[in-house]
Amino acid sequence: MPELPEVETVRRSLEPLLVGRTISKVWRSPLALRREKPDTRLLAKTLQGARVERVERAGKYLLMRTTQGGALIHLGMSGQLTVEKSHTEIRPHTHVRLELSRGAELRYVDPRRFGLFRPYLPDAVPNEWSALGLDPLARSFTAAVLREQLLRTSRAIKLALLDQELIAGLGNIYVSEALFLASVHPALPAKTVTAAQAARLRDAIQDVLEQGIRNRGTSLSDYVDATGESGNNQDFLKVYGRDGKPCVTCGEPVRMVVMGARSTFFCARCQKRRG
DNA sequence: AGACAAGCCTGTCCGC
DNA sequence: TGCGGACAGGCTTGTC
Repeated sequence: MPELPEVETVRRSLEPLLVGRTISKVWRSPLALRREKPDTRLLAKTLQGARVERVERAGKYLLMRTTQGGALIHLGMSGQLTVEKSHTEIRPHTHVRLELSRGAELRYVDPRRFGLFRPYLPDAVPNEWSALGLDPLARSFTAAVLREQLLRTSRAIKLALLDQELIAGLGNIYVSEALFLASVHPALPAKTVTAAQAARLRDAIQDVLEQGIRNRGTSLSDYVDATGESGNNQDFLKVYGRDGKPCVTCGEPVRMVVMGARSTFFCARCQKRRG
């Protein structure tokens, strides 16, 4: 379940393996990702013979910039982007292979195909990239700006925080963690958030994301970085997946409710609708 | 066997 | 009636 910390960990581990390298060969499976048919010609045009210049991240998206354009990449929920030796076994559900020099290749594997690997031409910035909301790690992500965004919607705050057009990068795991850390009830209507709650939430969001990055991501099922390594952050989660177990603060059993068809974990004693 | 997990898109419905 | 926002449903496969 790659969220911002996992995607950032992939970016950091990918960058030294890719930047400056030239892509000699491009292969794409015939299977569609996120309802998009593969465009092998465009992929070859933007990647084959190109040199990788940068790997950027915004929210949960990666942008691999090359001398001929590049690719917009999203890991969906089961996507893996790894650099491996060319002679190693090709795993099932491999959708993209980019041959690099020195017998290595970049592979994109995604069993559930919720992800995205879309080539783009130079100067054609993908729509998804520009539609993203606030960057929660930026200096400009202040309590006031966060509150301003939240006041615009009547949805429960948990659902609002998952909206990538409001804040880019939070997913189901880190949202539960941030709300717990900020002592805010997930069902609180976003438009009623107080200045004090917004201030706690701002800090909590940054704390959980930065901790996630320090621990190299949360590996609950299949998440790995570009070298195939799992993360450690699953050992530090305070509420997510701890249904029925005692709250680390007060001992009350952690509760699970379904919001927006997704499980939400919280402590009914520590997380209040008021204040 | 069937429910479930997840992110994001799309189609539909609701209220102003 | 029109509009935007909210929300349910669909996609997908491995795992329990």
